[in-house]
Amino acid sequence: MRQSRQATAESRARIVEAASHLFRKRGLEATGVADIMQAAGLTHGGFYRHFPSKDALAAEAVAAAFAERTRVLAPDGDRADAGSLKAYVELYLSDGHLAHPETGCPMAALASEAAHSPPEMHAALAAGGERLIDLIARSAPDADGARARALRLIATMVGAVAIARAVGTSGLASEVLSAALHDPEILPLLEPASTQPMVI
Amino acid sequence: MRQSRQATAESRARIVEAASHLFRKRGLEATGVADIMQAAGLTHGGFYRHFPSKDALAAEAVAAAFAERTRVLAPDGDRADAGSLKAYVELYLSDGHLAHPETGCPMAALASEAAHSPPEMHAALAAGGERLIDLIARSAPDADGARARALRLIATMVGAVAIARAVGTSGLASEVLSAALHDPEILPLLEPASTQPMVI
DNA sequence: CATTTTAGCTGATGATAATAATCTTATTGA
DNA sequence: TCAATAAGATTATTATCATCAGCTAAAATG
Repeated sequence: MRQSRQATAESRARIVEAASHLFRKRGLEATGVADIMQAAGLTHGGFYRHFPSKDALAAEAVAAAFAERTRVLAPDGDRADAGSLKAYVELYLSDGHLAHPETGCPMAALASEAAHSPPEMHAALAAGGERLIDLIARSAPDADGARARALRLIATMVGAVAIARAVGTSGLASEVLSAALHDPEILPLLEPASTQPMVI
Repeated sequence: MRQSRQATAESRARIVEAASHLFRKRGLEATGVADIMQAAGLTHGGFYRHFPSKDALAAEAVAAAFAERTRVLAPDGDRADAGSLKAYVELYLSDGHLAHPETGCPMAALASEAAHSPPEMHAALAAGGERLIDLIARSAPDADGARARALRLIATMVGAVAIARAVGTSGLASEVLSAALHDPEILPLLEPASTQPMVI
């Protein structure tokens, strides 16, 4: 039966949120339209009233995931401050992040699988990544090379988390997170904000 | 019809090699048993004479991929020398590696998808990663922290390549490779071997 | 050489998937 | 109020896939 405009919008938002969690948790191919619809409290048949295809939803779900996470990194504006960046990095390189991909970084959860996705997915990841880089780079007091440092920070963190998840619960998983935390460009970010101005 | 012992071994090796290339090129789930058998010049039915399951083959294919690559990093022994490490890093962070995952690093190609694979795949990736870390760490003159530096090198390179492939052919792809090449722990590895002793 | 074994082929089997068609009924817009 | 619309359910449709079963003929074994 038909729903009101508001109820329809709420359904759509529920689908995007369910997809955003399930894709990160189980992967893009392993998650079916029916899984997502069930998680959203609907049946699979109604899906195509909201989205033209699974791929279109996937791109939107990734965009939503990035939006959710940049809200944490820069709660009120267009740059991260020292404290929020420190918290972001510590959370990123934590066991909690390893264990909960469904609310974690979409790049770490989907990067290698998304290499085989259609252009809309590449665009969503590029846009989300760009926004992240920009937020981090703008938080650095010295603009010189700040963007390259932000790119390295993200590459190292994404790689560390992806590797840690890929090797399962071996000692290697925590070791790679710990090694990343001791990176000479990351370590200074973790000092108390009052002691040291931000370097990245 | 039945084949000789040698022909059977050759078939098996062809299957592993085809799988090793196809999994890295198209992903684990996107590659079917029939695709692999066809690439090996066989039909899909004979697959289970060689392997108990697709997952078992996948683990073996990943192990073979690591073996092939460590042969390049340390052609004759159990450690990389300065020259081979430099070549390895430059090749790793190159457009050629981006464009040819089928012969590239299995960790970069498969990490995030392998997070949802069975334990045998985790074990194969852990063993291959461990061997890589060891080879790189042993090449450092100062053992102190060499292992952690090797872990960071791998995390940064894996992350950079995975991100670059995930965002497609945007400017971001080459930018993240270039940023990784300028990492303060990576840059020294790329100087001429005679000028500077190895630092990682 | 006779017998057993088995590699690989052809062709099920059963599961799961994405997408589409149809139907019902409530909401919209006039 | 009434006709047009569309959200969501149910039920196809069409593919694809991993795995298995049976067949054939060649190799292994004795």
